[in-house]
Amino acid sequence: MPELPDVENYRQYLDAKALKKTVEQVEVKNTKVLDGISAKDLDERLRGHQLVRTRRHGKYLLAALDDNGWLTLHFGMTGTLAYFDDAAADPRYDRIRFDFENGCHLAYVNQRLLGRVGLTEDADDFIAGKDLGPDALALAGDEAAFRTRFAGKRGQMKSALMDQSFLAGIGNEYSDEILFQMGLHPKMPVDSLTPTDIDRLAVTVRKVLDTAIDCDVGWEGGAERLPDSFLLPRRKEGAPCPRCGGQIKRLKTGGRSGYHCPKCQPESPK
DNA sequence: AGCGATGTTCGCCG
DNA sequence: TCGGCGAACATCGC
Repeated sequence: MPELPDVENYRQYLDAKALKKTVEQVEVKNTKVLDGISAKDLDERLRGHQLVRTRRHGKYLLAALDDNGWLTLHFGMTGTLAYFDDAAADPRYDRIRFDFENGCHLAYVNQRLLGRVGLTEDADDFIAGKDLGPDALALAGDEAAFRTRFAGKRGQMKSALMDQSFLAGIGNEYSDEILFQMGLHPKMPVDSLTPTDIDRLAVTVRKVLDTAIDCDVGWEGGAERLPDSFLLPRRKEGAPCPRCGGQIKRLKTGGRSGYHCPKCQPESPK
């Protein structure tokens, strides 16, 4: 699930559950998720310290340590956070468990091992190093900023929305949702949009991301809480379009399967 | 049993 | 240099 709205939910969760609690130890259960640090170093760096605040940029979650430095978390295609008190409740696919002195635990859950956890001294440097564009939520709703950002951009709309170096946080699912809400075909050339279209896009990105975050999409049953007008729960070939009832189609864009309604998102501008 | 899957990175091609 | 595409990564669910 982890695109921007999911990661934002995890950030809020970490804030509510795991902030300002002293780490007793860190147990790395699978070293594949470690990004440029050993299990031993991660444990030694966190032991006796607290996470004091969080940041999110795109799909990256960062948690500041009380003595400088940041824990960096990325979830890949699968993953979540789980805070629990009973050690026996350790969830399946827990790859790193942070044990706190209060007897509670925070699990970094990552089923398919494509996520990464690391440490960095400077959050801004880390973000710059990942070549991430502006955070999509931070930019959302800002029409002037969207116009500036999209000026001169070429290629297909879906590719542009998913380009993390262009705009950070939107992935395959939410690019589909945004384009559906816009009534735009995924392969529509970016430079065919009018300035008014870009304004609408800014507003649509705001609406889609805010709505998803408010619905707690990152958690169990999140998709079902979305409004009926959303495509997301119906991202399947042949599923009924929420707007016209027609059949949803699958279309490969940039090597990934996207879903759209051919009737509501026509190939040529209306 | 094979295929596809919410992400990132890399190589190839035009 | 940019943009498009496909593979690889690892594992699981359908």
